Amino acid sequence: MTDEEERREVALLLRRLNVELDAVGQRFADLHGLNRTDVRALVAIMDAARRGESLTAGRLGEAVDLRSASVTALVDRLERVGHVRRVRDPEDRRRVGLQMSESAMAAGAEHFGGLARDLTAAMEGYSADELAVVRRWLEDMTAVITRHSRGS
Amino acid sequence: MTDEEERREVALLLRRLNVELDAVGQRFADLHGLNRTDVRALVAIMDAARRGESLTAGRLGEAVDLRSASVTALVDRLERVGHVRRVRDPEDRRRVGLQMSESAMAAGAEHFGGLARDLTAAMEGYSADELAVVRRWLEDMTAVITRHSRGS
DNA sequence: GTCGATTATCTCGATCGTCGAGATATTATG
DNA sequence: CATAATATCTCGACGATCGAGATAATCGAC
Repeated sequence: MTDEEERREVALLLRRLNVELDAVGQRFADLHGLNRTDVRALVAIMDAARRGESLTAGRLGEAVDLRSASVTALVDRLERVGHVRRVRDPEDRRRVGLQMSESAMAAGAEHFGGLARDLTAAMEGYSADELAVVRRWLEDMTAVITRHSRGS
Repeated sequence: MTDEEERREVALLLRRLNVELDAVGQRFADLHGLNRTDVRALVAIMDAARRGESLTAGRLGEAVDLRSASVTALVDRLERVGHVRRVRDPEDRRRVGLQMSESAMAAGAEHFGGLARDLTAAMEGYSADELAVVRRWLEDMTAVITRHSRGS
């Protein structure tokens, strides 16, 4: 196999990985009776919580790229099944903070945290040098992809 | 940084890459007035065409996980804007083959092929050994992820 | 302080994608 | 042949998203 062919195969492997990674989110959605937007929203809220922040409705809309009307409906759905709570911000009472319920947080940690744990475990066989190569490669690929995902 | 932290960071980089890769598809959708399902369908049809096959409506439904009613609507949309053509199979006249138009094929090649080209180009600086590490890592990660995307 | 502009969220009505149930047409089977 | 199985389509319903506009709270200029 030529070097060029090898590079193309690696690119294909990356694409296949991407498909499977999306399927992980889809599976979580199926298991919990949610749609993909709801899952993306929960992940965004969970990420913010891990950073010690509490997303407002508006910031959530930016994170998942939805208009305010859709965010209201989205939060209604998540609140109805008990995954999040609306908490009016006492500093600025126009704002609505979003807090994940314990159960939703636990379910998310179980599902996505479990994946993260297995991924890092699968990397234990790699030397520091090898991981450095992988990291550099990921950064390079992400840079290229980001250029394509925004302007050309 | 400990080895464990480094592994976690690499996992986070992979997740970030995944987000950007999804955004590439979203951008193609925006540019061409399509939704994400339509893009996934076009990609599936394009992949099949590259393998010399012609997807039927049913197989397309399996590829993008839609019921037959939705596939009919999907193909209606794509046909209406001239991206695909329905071609009744003369062997089995119940079946409907899907052929991509030249313009749609060109647009897809331009967008996704351009990304693939840039990705492989960005790998030119990597030695065969380094690429082998990356490839092994991708295969390992994909195996873990696939286990999570199907049964746990 | 007061009033208009700005900001954050929500309500309402409309549109579009998806689906289940069932219809239609074609092919396989006994 | 008659019947079952297969591939797609039609129809009606539902749900996610959106634009326009309403409501409520904060900010800024005076």
